[in-house]
Amino acid sequence: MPHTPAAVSNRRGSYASGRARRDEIVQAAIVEFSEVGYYGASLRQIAARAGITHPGLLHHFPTKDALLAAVLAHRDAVDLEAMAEDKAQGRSYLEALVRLVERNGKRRAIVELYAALSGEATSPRHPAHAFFAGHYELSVRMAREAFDKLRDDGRLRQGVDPAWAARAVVALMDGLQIQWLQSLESDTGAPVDMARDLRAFLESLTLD
Amino acid sequence: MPHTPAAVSNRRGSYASGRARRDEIVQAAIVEFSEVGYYGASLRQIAARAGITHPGLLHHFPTKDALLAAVLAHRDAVDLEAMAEDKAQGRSYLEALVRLVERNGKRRAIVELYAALSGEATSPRHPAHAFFAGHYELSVRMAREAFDKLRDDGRLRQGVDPAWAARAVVALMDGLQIQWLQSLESDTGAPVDMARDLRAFLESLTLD
DNA sequence: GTCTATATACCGATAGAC
DNA sequence: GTCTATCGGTATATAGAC
Repeated sequence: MPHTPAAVSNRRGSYASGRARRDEIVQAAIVEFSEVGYYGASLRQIAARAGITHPGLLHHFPTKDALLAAVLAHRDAVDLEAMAEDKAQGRSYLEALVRLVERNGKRRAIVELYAALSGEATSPRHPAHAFFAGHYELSVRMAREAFDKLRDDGRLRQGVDPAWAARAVVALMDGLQIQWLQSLESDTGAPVDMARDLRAFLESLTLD
Repeated sequence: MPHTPAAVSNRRGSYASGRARRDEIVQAAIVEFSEVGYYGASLRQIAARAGITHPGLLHHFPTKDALLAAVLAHRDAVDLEAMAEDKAQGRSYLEALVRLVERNGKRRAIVELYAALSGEATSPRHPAHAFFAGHYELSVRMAREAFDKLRDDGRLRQGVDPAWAARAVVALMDGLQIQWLQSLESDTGAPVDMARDLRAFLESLTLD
């Protein structure tokens, strides 16, 4: 049996397998991008977090752009899988949204990643611009369909426009993330409870 | 009468006065920071936008940090002046907020500046972190006082918590800015109307 | 798969002439 | 007040040894 890459040793004790090493790098990149954004991050710092040198990193991801794309794809996969699980268990899209926000309340780096990148990426020249354009388009459309269904079921409060509610719920989630992150740094009172505030908004729109 | 700096000529035709030149640099910095954030911006690029070299810029603002501070102070001054004007004319804080959002709908660079910097600045090491911490603290407190007054006047819908409404209105403004900026790049339908969506939220909370 | 060494470019900031 | 020239540092990316 020929030796595999995973069996080769180096000063870290042993090589991680290709897949595991890529995951380590992606995790390190999430932390770094979340703290200083895409432009502020350096491949050397990310590589150091992952325990390798920056040419070592570039063996797995040929450019900084490619690494960012891998980070975003990874996050999409994780969240979409969880949402699909919720859907399989019969939960509505809006219920799944609240659960997503609850989970995010325990994963600061992920929230910081989205806050830092979504702000940077409003500029069309940012390498994540297309990703976030698609992300918002999808999020608002899914929320819109959920509110349409609520209205058809007669459970939407009178006078509430589903299209408005969809934009508002997505906007509220984004804005609450920023306030939550700020509240973690501040020493004034309890941190913002994103899921509770989101739930309060949804309840203010529905009849039950 | 001794000559003033404003009277000296250079290849641009004439020197701007100290004050005017500082304003030109601040305007250039707003554009650059808004497009690539603080970390992504370079003093050379900002200086080029303002029509000078980067050591010329550093004569007016000794460090990149100092330039950022000047940009934020300038924005604060402009917005607070407009809010004070509204207050002097008898408008409520929430009405002034809607008018602020209406004005922002015609000043894309300003909105992009806040979106890019507020995302970056959630990290405590960012040079604008303290500014945004204070900004959010103040915004939420002012909104809270406005909703408290509405409740005392019996004009707040039953069951609406003023503290929640304050966090939500600030969050909604932030989130709508990101969606508005994204909608300007997209070719699908009309752009998001931030002021209209904000007004709809406020109306959903009040009785009149 | 990871390393050292290096190429090339840009960064923020300073020195000193005009 | 603005310039040219430059310093020391870091960036992304590549070459080539192991």
